[in-house]
Amino acid sequence: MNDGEIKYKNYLHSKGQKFTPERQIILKEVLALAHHFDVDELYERLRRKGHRVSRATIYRTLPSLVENKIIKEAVRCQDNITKYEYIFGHDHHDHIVCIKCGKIYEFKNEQIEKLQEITCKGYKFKPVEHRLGIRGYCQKCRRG
Amino acid sequence: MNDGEIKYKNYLHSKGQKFTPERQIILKEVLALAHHFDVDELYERLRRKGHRVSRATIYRTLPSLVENKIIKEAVRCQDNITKYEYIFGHDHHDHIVCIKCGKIYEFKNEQIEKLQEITCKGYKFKPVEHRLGIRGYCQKCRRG
DNA sequence: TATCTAATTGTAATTCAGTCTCAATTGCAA
DNA sequence: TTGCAATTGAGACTGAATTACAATTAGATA
Repeated sequence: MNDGEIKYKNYLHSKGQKFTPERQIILKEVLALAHHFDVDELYERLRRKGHRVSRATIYRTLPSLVENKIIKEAVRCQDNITKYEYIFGHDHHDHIVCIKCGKIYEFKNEQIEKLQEITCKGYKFKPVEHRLGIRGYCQKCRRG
Repeated sequence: MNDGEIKYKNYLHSKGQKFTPERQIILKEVLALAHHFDVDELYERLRRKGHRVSRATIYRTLPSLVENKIIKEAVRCQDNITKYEYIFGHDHHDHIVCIKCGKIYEFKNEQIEKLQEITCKGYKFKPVEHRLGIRGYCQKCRRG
């Protein structure tokens, strides 16, 4: 078992819940995904690999992975699908999202991060996390 | 007609669209709302005032008000309803939210805004709106 | 002012992500 | 090994949001 699996198993145990094969399969795949994903993508990937985990189980498992901070809900995208994003062991980054086609750019700007810290200091506020999402039109869609 | 209505009418005109009574009614109500709202709240308010605008029309109008920067989609809330927030005539601001006591500081940092614009330019992306929320502990709560 | 036409509207049907029910199954503690 | 609460899959259900379509209308033009 890798770090993520141990973390999740302990988390489930602490809540009197079980580390089932289905949950392990889902977690494994989520940890293998480098980027954003939604329930359907995850379902199809598992299916292609021969794992028969139902959509219902995926829908039930992802929120608990969110609570365990292994993934988080990503920015709202164009269609109203909930997208998730791997965070366990990954660096923080912000998002630029196209309203029209749903394309997502990830970026990180150290100056912005720094300015946020300075702002927080001004309020004597201790930041834990932040989320910055810019929405608009990508190069292709701004023409349409 | 007030500023908002003129702005919207011009916007519609520029796209070859019409400033219909329904759109005017919706806009008027939106401008009268000081805070967050969703489609159903808006529909009920209009209904109580005797306006018979269909939900479909509201669903069709709000996105164009978003594009015209009169409102914006608010943060995703718990239930998956799309919430909107009045912005026209209000200054844009970002949020610092205390995880513990819920206190909200509003702030705006021109340098951060500028850096976002530069970042978008780098991606040839046309920003429509952005959302920055910092979560953590306020001065009082960080001690606790 | 009357005419014309593309845009718009309301209704109702449809879509579809997400949730829920329930019977069957299973992890795991004792 | 047993007992049972937690879990699963299948499929029914929910409800926000979208769409088709026929009727209506805003607004440009003459």
